Amino acid sequence: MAEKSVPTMKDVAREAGVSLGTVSNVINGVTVRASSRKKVEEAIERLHYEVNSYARGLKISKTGTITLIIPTLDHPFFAELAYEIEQQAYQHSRKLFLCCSNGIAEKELEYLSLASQNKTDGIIALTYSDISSKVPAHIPLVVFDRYFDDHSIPRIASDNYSGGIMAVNKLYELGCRKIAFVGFHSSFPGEAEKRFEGYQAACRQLGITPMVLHESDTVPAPEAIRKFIEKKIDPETGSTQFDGIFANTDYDACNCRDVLESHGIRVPEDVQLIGFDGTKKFYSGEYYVSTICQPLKELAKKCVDMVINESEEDLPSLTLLPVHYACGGTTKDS
Amino acid sequence: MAEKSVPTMKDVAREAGVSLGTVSNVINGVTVRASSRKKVEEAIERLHYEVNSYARGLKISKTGTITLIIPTLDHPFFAELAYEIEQQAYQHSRKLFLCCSNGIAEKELEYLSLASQNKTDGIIALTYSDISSKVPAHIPLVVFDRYFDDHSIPRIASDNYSGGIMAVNKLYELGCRKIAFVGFHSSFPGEAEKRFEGYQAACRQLGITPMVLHESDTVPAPEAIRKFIEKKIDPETGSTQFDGIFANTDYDACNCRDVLESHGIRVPEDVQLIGFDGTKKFYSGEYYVSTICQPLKELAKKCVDMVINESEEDLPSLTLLPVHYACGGTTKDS
DNA sequence: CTGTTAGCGCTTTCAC
DNA sequence: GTGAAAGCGCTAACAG
Repeated sequence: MAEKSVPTMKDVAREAGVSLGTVSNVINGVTVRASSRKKVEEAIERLHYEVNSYARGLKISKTGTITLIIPTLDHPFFAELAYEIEQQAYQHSRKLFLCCSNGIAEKELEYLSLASQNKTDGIIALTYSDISSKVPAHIPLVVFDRYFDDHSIPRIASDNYSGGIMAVNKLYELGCRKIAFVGFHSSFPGEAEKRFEGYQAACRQLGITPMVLHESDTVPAPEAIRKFIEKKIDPETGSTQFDGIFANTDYDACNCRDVLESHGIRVPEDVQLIGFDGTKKFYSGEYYVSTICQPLKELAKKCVDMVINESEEDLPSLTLLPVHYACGGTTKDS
Repeated sequence: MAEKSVPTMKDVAREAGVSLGTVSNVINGVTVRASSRKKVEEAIERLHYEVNSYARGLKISKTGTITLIIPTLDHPFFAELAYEIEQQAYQHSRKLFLCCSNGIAEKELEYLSLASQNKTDGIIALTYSDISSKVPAHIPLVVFDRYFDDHSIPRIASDNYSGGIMAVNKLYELGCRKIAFVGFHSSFPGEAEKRFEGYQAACRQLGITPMVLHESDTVPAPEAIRKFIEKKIDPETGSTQFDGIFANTDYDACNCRDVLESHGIRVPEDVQLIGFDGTKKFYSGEYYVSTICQPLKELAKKCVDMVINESEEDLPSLTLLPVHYACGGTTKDS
């Protein structure tokens, strides 16, 4: 056998002694006489033929790809979400283009343009800018956790509002009466803001006076948290003005714990702490802190299902998935 | 403007009043009269034209994609490596197909077949089985950290052997005289085995008697580590037979620390501990443990550079990148 | 420098 | 059921 380049359908047809169209039919599961099917299948086997999805994609203008635009994989939440989305895409026989934008608007746009050139079948976006107007109308888009001006774009998120309420109620249930909120907000509006709203609503209902750190995410979180907490420590007694903290993310919660412990304040004995996300330690699988868990797998599944939308239904403009509480040692239910 | 589908090069040519070939030329940077270039560029702008990379890919049989086959993103080392590889791919104007195989051989093969159908320009593989014979000869393959039977396949890894030596020497330098090794080996041979060899070599040179846990990775690591360590604790005095541990991974090191601390043995006061990988806590960016760091970014860069191999050189069959030590609080140099 | 043209490998009518 | 043929959007050769 001479130096053969990769075989095409034509080679298979010749080898099997049938026509091009017949080969195509067996590959695409169209009814074909059993004897022809057999001949073709054998020829495919012999030649190690594989369809060229670029040729097919050009012809049918479907590529079997999904594009995920995500800031980074450097945070376990993003990494796990990306992982779950890949697994879902695989389940649906789609290949996944991974695009890490670092949250930079220009990169987001460039990735978008690439996705469009590559005729991707759908885009799942976690972006920091409103890309909705930049996405070609014919390509399905699903966004995670963000608001866009164009409210017709399907949005998927955790039920952050309920999560905020849940956290406060849990702290209350565990004996906290002075519950602070610690968090940061992005300039670009996202669903996560609802956590703070949930906190406020729960405080109102429980008759708790809010005590809040809620600055822009452009300030360095660890320092801001340190200052906030230190201001609330009585220099005489060393006791704090709060006995519970609901932190907007596990990241913030971890920072809170570090600051508290560095001042000899015990968690959870003196102050109980609940974060948000459900981030786990890589080596033990334990939660870093007590937390409101986002349903990562379900979120991923929804993203993929909706961007594929095999049922061709009209998609809801907002899909909120339920969260749940998990103890991670920073509350007294441990 | 009526309901137009996405514009093609032909539309641009018509709009600009030039021929198809000319449009192609301006897009591909071939010299073109300035006036024509201008007309074409304007037409492109007006029509929002974007090249169809599937058509181009079919024509030139290059897709501008790289495929990464990796077990999971559920471990920070893999997640970060994937991230860095994506960033490198982007730098080189390549799109990245992400494939998470979960370390399952059949999935690895299926992804390989998909990659081949998709005419990907190169494959970077972190696999648990020897896929080398299954990769079409014409598509470049680079493997990370694994041996394959086919030794002509370029392999990239950290200099694990030196890392092992480095760890032992560091522990020695910090006062340890009885240094244990804790690790697990896969049935499929990888570069990481060299860490153990480095440990042995260093012990030999320093006159240290090896004390080793080195079982198959099919046993549950936390339990095996617990048993190993407990057997080495004097039930009377509570002291250990070792004063230093070199763990094969940060994961193992974290488990060691948990076991030690649960027995009231202090790290690093009583026992010093060095892991391997350079894994960091997501919220503070600190190392989990003192560790030998793999140069993730450089590894990623090498993988991408080599799989693209723009210089068309013959590739070295093994590329080892230097590691370095970093203190992470489990050694006395903190 | 520019226009014309022949495919890249595949799917899909359309006659047979 | 099957074969022939057109053409998806693009590039690259070729003539002019």
